[in-house]
Amino acid sequence: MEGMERSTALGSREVTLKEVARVAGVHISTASRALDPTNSWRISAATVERVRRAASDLGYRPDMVARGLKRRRTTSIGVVVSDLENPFVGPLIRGIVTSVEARGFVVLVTESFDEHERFAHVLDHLVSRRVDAIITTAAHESDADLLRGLVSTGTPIVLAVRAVEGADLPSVTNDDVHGGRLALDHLAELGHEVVAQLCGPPDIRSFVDRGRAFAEHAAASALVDRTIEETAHEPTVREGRRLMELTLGLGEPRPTGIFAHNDLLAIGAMDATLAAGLACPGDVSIVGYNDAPLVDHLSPPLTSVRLPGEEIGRLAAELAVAAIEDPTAAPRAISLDVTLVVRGSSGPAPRARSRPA
Amino acid sequence: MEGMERSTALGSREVTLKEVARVAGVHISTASRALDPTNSWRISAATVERVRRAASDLGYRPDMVARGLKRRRTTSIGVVVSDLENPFVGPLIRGIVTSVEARGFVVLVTESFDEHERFAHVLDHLVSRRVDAIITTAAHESDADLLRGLVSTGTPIVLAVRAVEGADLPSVTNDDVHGGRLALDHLAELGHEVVAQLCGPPDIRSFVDRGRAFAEHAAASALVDRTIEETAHEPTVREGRRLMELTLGLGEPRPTGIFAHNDLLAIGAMDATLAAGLACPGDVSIVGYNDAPLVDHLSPPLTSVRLPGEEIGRLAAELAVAAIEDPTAAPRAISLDVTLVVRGSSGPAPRARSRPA
DNA sequence: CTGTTAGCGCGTTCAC
DNA sequence: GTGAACGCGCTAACAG
Repeated sequence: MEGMERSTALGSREVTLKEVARVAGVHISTASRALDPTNSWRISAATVERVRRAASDLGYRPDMVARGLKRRRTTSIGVVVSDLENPFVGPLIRGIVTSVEARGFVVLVTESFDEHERFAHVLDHLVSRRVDAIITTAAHESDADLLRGLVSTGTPIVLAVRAVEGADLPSVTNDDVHGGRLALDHLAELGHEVVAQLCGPPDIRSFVDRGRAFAEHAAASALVDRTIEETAHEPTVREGRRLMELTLGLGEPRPTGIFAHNDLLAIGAMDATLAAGLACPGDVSIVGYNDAPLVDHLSPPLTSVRLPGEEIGRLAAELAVAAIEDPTAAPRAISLDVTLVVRGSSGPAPRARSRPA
Repeated sequence: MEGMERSTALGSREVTLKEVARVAGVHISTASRALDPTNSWRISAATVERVRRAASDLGYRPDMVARGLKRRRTTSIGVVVSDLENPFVGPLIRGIVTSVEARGFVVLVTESFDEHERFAHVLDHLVSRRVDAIITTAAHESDADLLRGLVSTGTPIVLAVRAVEGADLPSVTNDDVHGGRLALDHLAELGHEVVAQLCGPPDIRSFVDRGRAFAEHAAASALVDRTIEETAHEPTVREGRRLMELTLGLGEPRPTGIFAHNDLLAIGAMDATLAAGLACPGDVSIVGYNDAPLVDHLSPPLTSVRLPGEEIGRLAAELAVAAIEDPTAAPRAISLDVTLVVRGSSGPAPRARSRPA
């Protein structure tokens, strides 16, 4: 009540270190040192106290832009994802954030929409803003050159989920070959003899790996593979719907086991299945990929290959921090294992229906 | 093949404007102007060409940090959301991005987890990094002081979804009073006589509004309101589950109509309902809020009050840009209408079951 | 049309 | 223990 004035420097535009120094009655560089835990021990306790008080009274907020210019470090990490609407990115980003926040980093997230232009632009901006490192899950194979170019700027780049052939970067991926195989084996065990994939963009490594593994094992298991040529322009629900419609329009033999390259595609596939008057899993079984949050609540609950999203984020963040602290170290490539989570969207193959007639 | 050298300045750490100028054989400020579309007309076409070539040859990337220090503008907009795992933020951010990208802004997203500390820290960092404006959907009533303090720094702040009493800021909200009423009316029309709410944190304006409107109309409609005292610590699936368990543990009369303050809470409520051996919508109807992506694919599909997420984002972005361009303009408060989307999670009230006996 | 000069806010020498 | 001076990379006056 007394003279308690919550002075947050009302009215003032932005209080600078110079003003803090003036109010505290010391030189600007003394103020700088007093406020910096690394150097404050050189300053008398009394002065430190005075400066601290002045700073908080005035509502001083160090200018990270100016500081960054000097220190060449901004204590921030840029993250580029392809699509924030993909529920899988939630856990991933959470993993990154919780991993680096203790070290004082702030995480800046950006979207690429899987468009090359935007990806390049956003990366550029992040580098220009001098983030200390970049983590991206949005890389395409065709971005190899782009990434190599960025590396030369000195900003560490970490690849998560999607690797890139020929880019010698630290990465945290998952065993997509194993994942594709898990999906196929699951469908095979359920008795499906005609299967098909809903493929993600062909210039994204992880989709290619999943697809190839699935196809090879399908062949090895002597299953009929009715995968269409067409691939998704982007891994979204809408594209999943489109591909599934195409697949169903293929005529006999119609696949009863579907492997969608990610959960969103799988959801689109469910839509198309229903729209075609078919039941899931009664007529067609669907397996997704990622095991994103909420897919266990879908109708029906989605069988999916699980990626440890949060852990991928955590590890990618650690690689990023390591690269910041020692930019010369050789890039590490971590590959995590995946597991299959069986739920309601996959079931036994329907009994062979009225053959030719 | 010839001499085509894809020189991206390999090896060089970071190429500066000074080097570009040196290579082009001009003064640094001439180079600066040549590269700036605003000023390049003052420079001879030949020189512009030479500088441009030198810049691209060297792989010059303007240092936004330095530029920001000088220009006091960074062409970036900070966004603070409470929880990236909430599927509702997807459309919202998309709305922001698509709205401002044409003007050259980059959007930097950050999470607060609905924790006051983190919220303050993140806002601070964003201001320190000199984003040109901040849009947040994560404000609590108790943040009024904090926000007022930030305003004095000169960084425009726009409130989206969640308003804050007493903070005279530009805002884009939705008519939560109407929303709460829509939910109640829907349940009442279905014949539910005992209802209950699963409430979001009580210091968040939009939840309070929804709740109050629902409660008042429930009273006016002479329904029994069995809403528990307890509120969610954060609007998540887990909290929804907890609140629903509490509600079901209340004993008779048990509510048959549930209004969850957002979709995640509603999903948690579905979990708890099933776990208690009850059916949705057979025994209990559930209405959510937000109509986030994918809730139409849930089992059962969620009835929900729809917010125009992308439009909220778009409008918030426009307010932000307006504030950047004219910081003195009076803050505009936009309120959007909401609608109810009826799906499978709500149905007729079950016939009165075995009364006392 | 182009070069000169100054300084954004801060951290860091190097003196005293 | 503290002050003085310089420069990070860039843009914006002011010459000429």
